[in-house]
Amino acid sequence: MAPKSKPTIIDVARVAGVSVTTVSRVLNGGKYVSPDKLAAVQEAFDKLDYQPNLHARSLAGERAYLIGLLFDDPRGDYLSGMQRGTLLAGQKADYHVLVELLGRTGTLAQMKRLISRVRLSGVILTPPVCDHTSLLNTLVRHHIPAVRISPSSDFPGIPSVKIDDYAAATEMTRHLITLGHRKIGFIIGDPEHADARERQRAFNDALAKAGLEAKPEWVAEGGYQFSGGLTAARKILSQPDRPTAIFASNDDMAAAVIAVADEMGLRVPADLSVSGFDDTSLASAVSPALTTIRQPVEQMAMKAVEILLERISGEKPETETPVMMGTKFVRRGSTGPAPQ
Amino acid sequence: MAPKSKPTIIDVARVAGVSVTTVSRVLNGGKYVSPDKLAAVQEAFDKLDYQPNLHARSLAGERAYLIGLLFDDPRGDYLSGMQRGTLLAGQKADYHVLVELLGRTGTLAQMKRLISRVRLSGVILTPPVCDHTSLLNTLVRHHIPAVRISPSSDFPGIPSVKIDDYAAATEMTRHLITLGHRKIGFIIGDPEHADARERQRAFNDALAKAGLEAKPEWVAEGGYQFSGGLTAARKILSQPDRPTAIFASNDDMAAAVIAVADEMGLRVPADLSVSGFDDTSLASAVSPALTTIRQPVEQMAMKAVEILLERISGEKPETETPVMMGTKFVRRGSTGPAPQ
DNA sequence: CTGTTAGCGCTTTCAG
DNA sequence: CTGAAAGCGCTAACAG
Repeated sequence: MAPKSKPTIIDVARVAGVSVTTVSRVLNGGKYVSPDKLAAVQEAFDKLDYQPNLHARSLAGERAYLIGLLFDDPRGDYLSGMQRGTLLAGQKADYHVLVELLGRTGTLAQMKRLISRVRLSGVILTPPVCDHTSLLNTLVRHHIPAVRISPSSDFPGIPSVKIDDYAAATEMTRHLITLGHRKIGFIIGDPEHADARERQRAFNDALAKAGLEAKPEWVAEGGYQFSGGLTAARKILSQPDRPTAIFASNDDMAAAVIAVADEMGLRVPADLSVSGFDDTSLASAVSPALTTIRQPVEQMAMKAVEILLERISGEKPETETPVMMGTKFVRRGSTGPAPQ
Repeated sequence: MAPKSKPTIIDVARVAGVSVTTVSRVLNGGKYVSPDKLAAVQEAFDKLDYQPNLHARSLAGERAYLIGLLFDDPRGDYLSGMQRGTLLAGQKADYHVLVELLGRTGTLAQMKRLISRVRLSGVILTPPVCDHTSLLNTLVRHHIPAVRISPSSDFPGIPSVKIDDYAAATEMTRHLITLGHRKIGFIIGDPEHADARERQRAFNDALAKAGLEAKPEWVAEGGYQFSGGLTAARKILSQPDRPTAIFASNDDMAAAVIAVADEMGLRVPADLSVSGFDDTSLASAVSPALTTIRQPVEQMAMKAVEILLERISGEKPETETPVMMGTKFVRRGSTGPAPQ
């Protein structure tokens, strides 16, 4: 039961009765290898329980079988969902995942260090680092394949995966209107992010289309945070003429709206309907549970990895247009008919 | 601005006017190197913006400057807190972190594969994989340093970091008793986990010490999940003689208690006090916010990495007893005086 | 299709 | 204290 020293490609070659080159070929797709040798090699793999050494491969070749997952701060369901997706998809393709925290400052230097220390096959960029322009440029300059998830800006040459924020927010706004609400408030996320702006634009457009007014007093900014949502909700709900529904740009802020309603003695949804966005675990943990938009975060990340692997292997023409993933409207208890 | 090919140790040696061996020595601690050469090498490092290649180091040496973070499922604040801690501490020591998902089945095989593919300097084990005995044995057999976070079982030879669940749960129970509650319910987490059992033991002991009865009808199991908490809360609160306070073993289940109270028309904390454990972000997002126990998850992970690095470098005598981290009682709105 | 042979960039004996 | 040289395990030309 001693950890007999790991078999190397040489052992496999010997056992299979072929050269290391052939073994290497099998390892890398089995092209240009005769069926019988291929079988012999695979048999040797099994027999020896062989696993190629990642570092040796990286050092010798140009690929590293390592994908980098870059975060600014992997907090919250949204980001950990991305990680799960990346891990799952990476695992399926036999890639390992290196997670790296890129601080708010010195990001570029950190990236450069990372690049020269580790040979990454490619990287997945989560928000907000996916919008760090000089970082993106560095990646391009070093020919490191990358895919961006939910980017705010355009960046030619690097594919991305996102959802249709406009359509989703339109659907939510319509839902509220359909319930009879005429006075609807809105809490913006972080206006730095394109998604936040898109959601608001959809909100405004849907209101206009229904002939409703979007009162500025009913709109506030919450920065996508619970605490910001608290402030925003208080501001909106302390108006003499307050809305009967509030659409918060994410679940955290929607939860904050509920908290404020609670402290003001407003019943949700009887007196005030509240809706969120994302469908994080918080959405169903709050009472009442939030009507929200489910974002397929995990699948987005999986898709991103898929695209990344295509880029790495050099297949497929470059997809310049972002891949759009579908969202799902989720109706729960926090929204109801407008009060009389 | 072209990505000039990265400088290697040879370049550094040439620029510094020394041999690669000397450069390597500097890289590895600078022992047995004269001050002037050391300075020259360091100057060359800066000048060339040199970064040692991880794969080459791993291949040549036995260390990999890579620590493995093993998860069963990195969901939730608790686990992502561990990741943040690991990343932060790893970063500080110039280590990179490879995150690996070890499925519920085939765990051991996955671990073995990982070990033979990647040369990990050491691994951090999060619950529940930290209790996978054969996995631990494999690690030991391969001489891979490891540290366990919040393990349930004992395992000689592998250090661990945990909190004092008993003390924390005692404090919470006393808090409830001090508020005047005499009828207190309890929701157990996953009895497979030692922490869940410890929290319950503390609860029972504290009750007994105060001369209070722990009615079996007031105790239920929630598996540490929101959904389980829902069921448990309904069971407890549907008793004809129901408790005036419920201590849930974690925040998710406590949130579920609030949800159930809500649907039954019970006001929290006026009619029912609710307390949780962990102080995840959920604790402050529900209304009312949860009185809970703050677990220093991030710090625990940082401590774990610290210990791991000591093990890797072979310093320090082996610490067999688990390192205990302090918790903090956090009073919020979900608990209040017992109703008359 | 197949094998030979250089390295990839670093650590590590082993002699000075 | 210092350096020369032998690999670590694998890939990638380059010849057959």
